[in-house]
Amino acid sequence: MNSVKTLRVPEESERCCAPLLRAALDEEQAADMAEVLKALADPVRLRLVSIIGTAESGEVCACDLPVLVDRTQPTVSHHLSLLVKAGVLEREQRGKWAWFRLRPQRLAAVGEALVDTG
Amino acid sequence: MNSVKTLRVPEESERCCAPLLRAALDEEQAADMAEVLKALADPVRLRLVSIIGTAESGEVCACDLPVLVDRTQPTVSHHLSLLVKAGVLEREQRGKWAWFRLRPQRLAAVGEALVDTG
DNA sequence: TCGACACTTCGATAACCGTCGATATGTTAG
DNA sequence: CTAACATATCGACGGTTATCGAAGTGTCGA
Repeated sequence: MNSVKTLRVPEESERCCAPLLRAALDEEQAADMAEVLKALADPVRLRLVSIIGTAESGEVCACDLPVLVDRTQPTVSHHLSLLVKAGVLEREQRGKWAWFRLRPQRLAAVGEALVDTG
Repeated sequence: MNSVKTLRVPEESERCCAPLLRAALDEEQAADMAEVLKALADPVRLRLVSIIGTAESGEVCACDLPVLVDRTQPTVSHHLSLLVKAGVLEREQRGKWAWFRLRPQRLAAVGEALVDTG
């Protein structure tokens, strides 16, 4: 029988964060998790995530954000790109505007890694 | 009737983190949450939390930690004091040794703030 | 009282980060 | 093509942080 092994490729959301309280994290696991937490550990970025994640339509135009978080456009752009790089947001270019939406898997993954007590 | 209003004092674990995805965080909520996340967003501190939080006995002597995370004793002491200050660990002095244990409410609070999607 | 030990605090250093103004890139309308 | 606009990138500045060795503090046993 030609059984083909179905390789389960872990999704990004699964790869990012081993549970904190099941076994002592090794250096690599700790570094991976710290990377995502660092992306979230800033008040402006938290507000951006919160604004985008609670938007009625599920997405927000970058053009609206500087006034909402009271920072200049380059600063907001910088924070958004960090959040995209960390997998927390995704970016879509539409015409001259950039739209951002939440990638909820990432938040869920890191949240559960913190809560999961075996 | 002399009705006395029972004031519900929020516990520390409740105060720390408003849910990210129920309504847009204001500046103060974002700052509070960022403070706890900053305390966790470092690989050495994550390993310390993980080591202490998974210890059989529920507590770990500071004396054992420098070798476990491969940092000098002053550096470990610094990280531990940040974690205590953030409410993630608690410290108890016993004789000349300092013992640390997890305060699980804090991790739970921040984890749930990330996961809670209303 | 003294010495050994556990830990904290201090001071210094190098790296990193948030922020901004200026500039570059890219898109659309005319 | 050009002007206008949205966004990204650059370069700089000031503040923060992780790290270490050295020195200080507190505790215990002899």
